[in-house]
Parts: sequence; C-alpha cells; structure tokens
Amino acid sequence: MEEDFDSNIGFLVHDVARLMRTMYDRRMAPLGLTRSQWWVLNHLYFHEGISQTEFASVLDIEKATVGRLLDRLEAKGWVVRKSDAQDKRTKRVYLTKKVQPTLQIMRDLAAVTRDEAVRSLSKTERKQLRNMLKRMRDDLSEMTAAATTSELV
Amino acid sequence: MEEDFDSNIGFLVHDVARLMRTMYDRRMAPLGLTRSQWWVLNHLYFHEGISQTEFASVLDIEKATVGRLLDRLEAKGWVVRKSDAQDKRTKRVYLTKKVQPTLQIMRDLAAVTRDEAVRSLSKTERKQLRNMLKRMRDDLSEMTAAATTSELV
DNA sequence: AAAATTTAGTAACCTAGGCAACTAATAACG
DNA sequence: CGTTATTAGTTGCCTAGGTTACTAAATTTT
Repeated sequence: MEEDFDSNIGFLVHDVARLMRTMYDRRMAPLGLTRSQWWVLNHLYFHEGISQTEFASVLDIEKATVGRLLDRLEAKGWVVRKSDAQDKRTKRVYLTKKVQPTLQIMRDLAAVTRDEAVRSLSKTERKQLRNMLKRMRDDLSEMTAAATTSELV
Repeated sequence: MEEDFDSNIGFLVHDVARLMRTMYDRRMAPLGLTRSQWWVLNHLYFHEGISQTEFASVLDIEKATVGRLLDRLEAKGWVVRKSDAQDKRTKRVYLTKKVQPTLQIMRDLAAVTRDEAVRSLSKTERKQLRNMLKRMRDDLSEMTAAATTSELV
C-alpha cells in the first residue's frame, strides 16, 4: 500500500499539477505572463478593488506571496495599487487598461492546456474528478486553517 | 464553462497539491525534511546508485533541480555523491546510514497527510481518482517531453 | 587520429510559495 | 483619553522549480 508510490495520490496530484503548470507556463511565456500571474489577473477581473489581504484569502495563499506577485505585475504596468481613503493601511488593487485585451487570449490558452490534460477522461469522469478534487480542497483548506492555531500530529 | 473557475480542474489540482504540500511540510519540518527531500530519499531507497540524470528522469524534474536538492541533502549528511569509475562525468547517489531510521517515520507522517486529504472519498472513489490522475500524468508527461522539440500552439 | 557533437552536471537568473519578524495604522479597552 | 491589541502590508530568509548558458568528459564522424 504505502509501497506503491506510483499510485500515491499525494504525489500523483503533485505531478499532475506540476506538469500542467509546465505546459501553461511554456505557452504563456511568449506573452510575458506566468500561470500564477494570469490567475491573479483573472480574479482581479471579477473582484476589482479588492484589498491585498482579501485577495490572499480568496487565492488561499500568504499575504507576502500576494504582495510579491503584485509587485511584479505592477512593475509590468498591468496592475495598480491605490491606498484606501478610509483605512490608510489597506491598498486596493485595480487592473490597468493595458492588460484587458490580453486576458481573453490567456483564457483561451489556459483552456487548451486544461483540455489536453483531461483529454483521456470521459465527460462523466471529468465531473467526478472535479467533485472529488473540490471536496479534497475544501477539507484541506479547513485543516490548514485550523492547524495554524493548534497541534499537527 | 471557462467562467466557472471554482470548478477549473487545472486550478483544483493546483490547489489540492499546494494544500497537501503545506500539510506535509508543516508536519515534516520538525524532522528537518521537506516533502520534496523526503520524496528524493524515498526514491533513492529503491534505486541506490542511480545517476543524477537518471534520477531527474525518474522524478520527472530538471537536472538542475535534482542537483540542488542533492546539494541540500548532502549538506545535511543524508546522501553522498560518488563519481562513476567508468564515466568521470556522472555522479552516483547513495543514502547514508544516518538517514535510514528516519525514513519510516517520514512514510508514516506522509500516510497520515494523504489519508486526511482523501478522508471524504470512498474506497471506490479513491481508486477512480488514482486511475484518472495516472492517465492525466502519463498524457501530460508525454506532451511535455514531446513539446521540447516542437511547437506548442 | 582530429574535429564535431552529444552528454552529465553545475551555475546564474527567474517565479512561486511558506514562515517569521517588522512597521504603521486602526480598533478595543480600561 | 491613553494604552494595548489587532490588522495590512512589506521585507528577509528559506525551499522548490524552470530555463539558459557553461565546462568537462565521452562519442561519433569524417
């Protein structure tokens, strides 16, 4: 059981994620965007004016990581940070005009890669896979949040 | 379809992998090992004397990444590199005595995390998940290998 | 045999992610 | 009101991963 590493779900998930990331990133590199950057821009498209902390929570990554992603995006002129008028601590994030036309291309390229990854799965299987991964993600998300304030083993 | 980002398989896989990695790493940190390092040691357990290039191929990561992982493991005294007698270019990798007893603990901790991740899945679902992920991995693995020498879009 | 090509490993530079420590600003409380 | 605690963001330090360019050694070609 533990010895069957080729079937270890943890590493299977890890491998699939890594391989998909590699394909995404290779495709997007000519456009000057990485997969993570695209993901950030995409969320921003639907939540413009979000604060960095809210953003970190939505993306479920650390504030520091969000900050640095935004640093790179801002340096490229795809994003701007504006201080909140009420709360001088918080910065709200906005897309620039420059990046808008690029987003659709990104989405299309992402779809191509995604379709490639699941091309051997039937419609039913894809649905099952999505369902299972969502449950795993939600469980894990709870656990990582809970574990911050308590014991791990 | 493309708009339903919460169900985007690519990002679901990415999220699950990241969350599992976080749980793994938090548990293993007190033992001084990361998940990647453990994975390397584990492979080494079954393929001692492997060359770095073969290792990169087995793990399906870049040679440079393997080299750096081994740098850290060697610095900690868990691994040694010995030059091949026949081919002076290649270095073969071996586990040290020091690390052997730790491996079982690692495996146990990994199993705990893995079980947590799939705790809401039935036996049947786990089997299906493994099967689907393997097919995805194999397809993607082929693609990334093929794409190195040809066009991407 | 000499020259050209391939191969093994490394180094440098990049993004991404985590954790911990910090500053500045706001909120809570006595 | 003033002190204390919390919150938002940044910075520094770590691992992991990729790409490219390089060196040294081995192979292949001519």
